[in-house]
Amino acid sequence: MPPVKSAPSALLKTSPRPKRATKPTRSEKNDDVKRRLFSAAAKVVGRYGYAEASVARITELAGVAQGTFYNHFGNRQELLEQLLPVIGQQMVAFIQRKLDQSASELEKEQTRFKAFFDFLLETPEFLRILNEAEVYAPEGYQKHLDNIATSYVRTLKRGRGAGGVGDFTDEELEVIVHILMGARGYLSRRYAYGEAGAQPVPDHVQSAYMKLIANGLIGR
Amino acid sequence: MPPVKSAPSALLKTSPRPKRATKPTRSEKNDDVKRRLFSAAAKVVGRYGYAEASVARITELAGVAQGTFYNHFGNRQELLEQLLPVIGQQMVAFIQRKLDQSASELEKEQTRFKAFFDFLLETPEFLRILNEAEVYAPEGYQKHLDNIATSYVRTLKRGRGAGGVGDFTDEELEVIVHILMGARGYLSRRYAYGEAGAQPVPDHVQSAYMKLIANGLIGR
Amino acid sequence: MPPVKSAPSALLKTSPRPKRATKPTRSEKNDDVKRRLFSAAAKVVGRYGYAEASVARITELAGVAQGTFYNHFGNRQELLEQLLPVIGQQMVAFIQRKLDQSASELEKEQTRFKAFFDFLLETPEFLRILNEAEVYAPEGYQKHLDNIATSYVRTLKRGRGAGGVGDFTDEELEVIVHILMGARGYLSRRYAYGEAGAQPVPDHVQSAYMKLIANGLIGR
Amino acid sequence: MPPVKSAPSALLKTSPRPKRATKPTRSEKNDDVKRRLFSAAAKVVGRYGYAEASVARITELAGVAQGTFYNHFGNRQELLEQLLPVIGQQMVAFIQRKLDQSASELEKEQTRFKAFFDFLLETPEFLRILNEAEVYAPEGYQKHLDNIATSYVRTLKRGRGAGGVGDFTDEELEVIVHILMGARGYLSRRYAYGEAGAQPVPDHVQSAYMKLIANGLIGR
DNA sequence: AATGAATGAGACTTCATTCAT
DNA sequence: CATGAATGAAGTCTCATTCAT
Repeated sequence: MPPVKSAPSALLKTSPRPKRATKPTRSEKNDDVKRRLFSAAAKVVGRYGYAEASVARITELAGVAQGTFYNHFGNRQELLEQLLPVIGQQMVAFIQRKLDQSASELEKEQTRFKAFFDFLLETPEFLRILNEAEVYAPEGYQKHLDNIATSYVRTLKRGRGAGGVGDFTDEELEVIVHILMGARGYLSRRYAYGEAGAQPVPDHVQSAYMKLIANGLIGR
Repeated sequence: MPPVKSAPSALLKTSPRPKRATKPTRSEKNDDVKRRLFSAAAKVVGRYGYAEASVARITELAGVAQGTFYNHFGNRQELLEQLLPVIGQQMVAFIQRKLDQSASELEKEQTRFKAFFDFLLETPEFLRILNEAEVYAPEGYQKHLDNIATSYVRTLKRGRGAGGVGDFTDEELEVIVHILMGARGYLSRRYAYGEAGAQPVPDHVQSAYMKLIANGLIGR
Repeated sequence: MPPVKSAPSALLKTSPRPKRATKPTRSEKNDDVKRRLFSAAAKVVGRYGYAEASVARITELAGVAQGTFYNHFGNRQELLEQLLPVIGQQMVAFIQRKLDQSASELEKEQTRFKAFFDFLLETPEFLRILNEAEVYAPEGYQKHLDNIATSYVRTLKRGRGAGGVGDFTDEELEVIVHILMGARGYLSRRYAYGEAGAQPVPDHVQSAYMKLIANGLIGR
Repeated sequence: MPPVKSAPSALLKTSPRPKRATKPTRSEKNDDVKRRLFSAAAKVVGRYGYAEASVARITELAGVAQGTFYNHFGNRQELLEQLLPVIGQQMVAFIQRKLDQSASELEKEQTRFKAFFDFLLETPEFLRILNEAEVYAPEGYQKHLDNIATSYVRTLKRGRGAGGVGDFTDEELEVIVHILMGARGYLSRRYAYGEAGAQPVPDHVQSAYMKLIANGLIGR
């Protein structure tokens, strides 16, 4: 029972086979297999859902024997739990890159919202991984939620002030963040599912969201 | 494989055995078994989740043999799909009863929000049924969403105007409704789960929600 | 998960299909399957050992599907643990029947010894079941040991006195009983294993045993 | 697949690294690894039983890679088969050392019996290795039995005569030896297993044994 | 000789569904 | 209609052994 602990970062990306003359060292090959397994799992879950993500299916797509799976992950669940947190961090990084720090708070929020759906298009498997994780990978789901909420709350706190984020207590901001995350999740379920994975969401989704953010829903 | 389709309405309520001298007719007896199965399924799913809601468990709680299940439902999934729509309608009715039609739009929205969480407390199994349905009973989930969204949108449309719901197109209102439903869902997952079922949510959840509805998040 | 508890007695005997006109009732059929499974397990263990007694093999020999096994036994181990105690009781009964109560203590002990090996010939699977149970079915082994030791000790106590069982304390008699059981076990391993199961043991095995019982090994 | 046969003698003893200046020759180093594997296997089997003695566990305790195992032993079974014969010989030597050649036959037998249980205390892994070997290492078990029986029979033959071993044919003596070995085995199973390995057996075990040896069980 | 990742057969168990009674 | 034993597909995981490095 080899524990096989290693940083779960930088997984997924289908290892761009290094272009050099030397053969891959043993440890490189090893990491490569682990990456392939992770990537295969993401694809399978993205396409068929967690329930159908059997070890047999994952290893087949990764091109290794079933037993090999257990050289890299303690059990099936262990891998499934990592899926969302790891890809979720990639999403955060993706959104971060899109952000113009000199923009207004409102513009920044708009960018974040839009970038979320752009990431969905770039990483089609994310949609299903995100939406099923609560049930099939509850620990990973919680971890992901914490990851996102923490940094989102921090961001909003920094934005408080004139022309920025309104008058909310810290506790209330945490609630708001959950509302905003919930909004993204529900909207993605309603508008982003297409034939074969994700599709762009209509413009009025964004305009509605921004109106709510800027003015609320019901006037005084 | 008899399809066994019948109106899924008025199920669940554990039939208050009518006190009268005549013995129940055959069809009434049948309905009773069907109701018991439905009710048992709701309880099992509410307590253990869809994944653990085996036919064996449901029939055991209902006090009938496994085979009996298939005299009333075509298969396991068929029952599971009905769970959310049926109980969801009960939720709608519950909220409707709480509504004071003479109140302002803002007050009415507050009542709706609060009533949602009150219903969770009254019907503890709903929390889990709602939150897992997307994955385990996607058709029922969709149906429920449509049910809710349709009437919610209608309500908001009626509320449009001075001092009421703001300037949103019809399409945008549909988006808003999904945001608001998403908010309830996420907030219930984050704040309503307690030891054994649902628990009251803290006050700042409601205050944050109402601030967002009334003023938006980020000032102009 | 049906517990399926029922008296484990009267198992094994390959149900002598009842000769009568009426069809077997449902419960009779049920018991029949359980008996067939038990009997098949005994045969498989007797021939190939516990390690090779897979559920697949047992159910195949019993002529039922693998899943059927779990309608009658909670799991594989549960059945394996019952094998030795049940057949062990049959052995006790067998030996009892051979005993002439009017004989002398020494003659009775000789009869018991001989009958043990006769039972081995009649029930060839017993040899292996007995000899592997300590490792593969430790609970059943313990139960069997207790069964045998208890009644054996009782018997010897009754035999104490002039011309009968010698001067041993109760504790010492328990030790003696374990020695005698150990002797049977070891001798069966050494002398009773044949090509295909059990074979008769040579005469000098019995004569040596009886000399030891009657006179001890080493003179004063 | 190199067969790797070599004298299994003098294994186990955790090589007291000789203190000398020269570094160990290659073959000495090899032997060291082999000894470490053997010793590790004995410990693992002694503590967890043969069934849990996976190659992974053995090599881990020995501090070598799994593959290394197969440079020293053809396969897992091959090592397991050697365990009992090798340690069994150590037991014989241990008992031999305790024996006072000038004592009476009866005293010598008492010493042998006692020394067996003393060895169990000194070498705690032996208990389990001995008692499970029949099932998991049948060839080694047979070899051990032959080793012991041969020398035991020889000893008893020498002791025949006035005041010594009684009137038994050679064949019968072999039977007696199996009875005596069986007694030790059963008694060790019943009385020597303690919390963590072997424990001393009560006095009445020895007294009962000696009474049987000296006088038999049932009077004429 | 040492390494240790890869292999793949095979074991146990669950459970939705069927169907004879 | 009710019953509940039987079915059998499918899934997870273990581990002795191999072999390229």
